[in-house]
Amino acid sequence: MARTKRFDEEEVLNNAMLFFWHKGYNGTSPQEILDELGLSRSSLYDTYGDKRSLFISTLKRYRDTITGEIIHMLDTTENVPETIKLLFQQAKNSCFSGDEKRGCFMVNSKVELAIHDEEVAAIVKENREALENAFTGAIKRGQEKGQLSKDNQPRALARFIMNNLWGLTVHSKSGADKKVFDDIIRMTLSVVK
Amino acid sequence: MARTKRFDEEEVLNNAMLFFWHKGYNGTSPQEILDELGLSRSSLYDTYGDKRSLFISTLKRYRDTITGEIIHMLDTTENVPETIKLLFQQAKNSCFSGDEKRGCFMVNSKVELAIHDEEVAAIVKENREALENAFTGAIKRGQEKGQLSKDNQPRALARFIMNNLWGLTVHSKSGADKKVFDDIIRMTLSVVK
DNA sequence: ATATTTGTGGAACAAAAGTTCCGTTAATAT
DNA sequence: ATATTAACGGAACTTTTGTTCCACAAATAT
Repeated sequence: MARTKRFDEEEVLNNAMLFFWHKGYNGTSPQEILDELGLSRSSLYDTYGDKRSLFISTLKRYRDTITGEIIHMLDTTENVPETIKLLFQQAKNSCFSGDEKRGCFMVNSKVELAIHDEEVAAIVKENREALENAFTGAIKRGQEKGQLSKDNQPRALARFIMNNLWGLTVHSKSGADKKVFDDIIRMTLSVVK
Repeated sequence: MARTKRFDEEEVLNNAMLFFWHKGYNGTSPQEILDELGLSRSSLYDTYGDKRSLFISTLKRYRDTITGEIIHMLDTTENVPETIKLLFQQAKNSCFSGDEKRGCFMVNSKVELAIHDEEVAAIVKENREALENAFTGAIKRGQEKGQLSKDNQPRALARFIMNNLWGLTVHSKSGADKKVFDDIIRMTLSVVK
C-alpha cells in the first residue's frame, strides 16, 4: 500500500471554508490557503481538485453542518417559538461576538456567485428549500401544540422568518449597532405568535 | 487648451457600475471594462484612478442616484403606506423583469467587501443611516396624517422594513419564485399599518 | 525486507490582472 | 496658424493566479 496523507482531510476542508466564508471565492487564492494550512500544492489539487471544486465542497460542507444543525433544531424542538427566538438571538450574537462579521456563508456565496454559477445556484436553492420546509414543519407542529396561533399560514410565516434572518446577515455588514438588531428582532417576533 | 475627452465621463462611470454590480469587485477586471466600453486604458486610469478608486466612485454614484431617488420618494410622498408598498413591489419586479438578477449594488458590495475595506464600510454605513432616517421621517409623517397607527415606533418600523427589503435582495439570489416574494411582502406589510 | 503505490515538495508555466509610461494626436485659446 | 495642453493608443512590465508535472519519500501488505 501507499503512504497516508499527512493532513486531516476534513480539517483542511473546514479551514478552506473559513477562508472562502471570510474573503469570498474571488477574494481567496489557492496560495493563501496553502500558506495558512501548510499542506503542499500537489496535495491540495490531488485531494480536492481545482479551486472551484474545493469551493463547492466547502459549500456542501456548510450545508451539511451549519444548515443541517439548524434544520435538526427545528425538526426536534419541543418549544417552537422559543427555538425561533433562539435562532434570531444567535444571528445577532454572531455579529457582535469576538470573531469576524463573516455573516452567513450561504448568503455571501449566493450574492457573489449564484447568477454566474449554476452549481452554486442549485446548492443555494436546495438549501433555501430545505430550510423553508424545516421552518414550515416546525410552525405546523407549534400550531398543533397550541404554541402558535393558527392566524398565519405556516409556509408564509416560514418565508417571512427566513427573510428577516437573511436581512440580519446583511445588516451585519452594514455597520448597524445592537439597537438596530433588537428593534428588528422584536418587530419580527411580534408576528411569530 | 487641450483636446476634449472622446467619451462621456458619466456614461462610462455608469457602465462600470453595472459591471461591478453584476460581477462584483473581485469578479471584474479593468480589461473587461475596457473591452466593453472601448475607451483606452490610459484614459480610464487617467480619469478615474486605479480600479479601487473607480469602484468607490461607482458606489458613490449608486448612493447619489438609486438610493437618492428612494430617499426623495420617502421625503416627498403624500401617501406613506402606498409608497412603502410600491418599494416592495419594485424590489419584487426587479427580480423577475427581463434583465439580470443583480440584486442591490449596495448590498452586494457590503457582503463582498465591507469587512475588509474601511472606505466601503463607511459608505455602506452612511447609506444605511440615510435610508433609515428617510423611512423614519416618512413613517412619522404617515402617523401624523393618520395614514399609519401610532402602535409602532417609527424608527423600529423603519429598521424592520429595511430588513425585509434587504432580505428580498438575498431571496433574489436564492432561486425563490414569485409566491415566496408575495408571502414575504404580504406578511411584512401586515405590520405596516 | 521489499515491492507497491500514493503522498509530498517544489520547480515551472501560461495566462490574467493591474498598472505605468511615452510618443503621438487633436481640440482650442490666442 | 500656431502654441499649448490634455487625451489617446498601445507597448511593456511586474505580480499574482491557477495549475501541472515529476522526482523523491514513506506507509503498509506480503
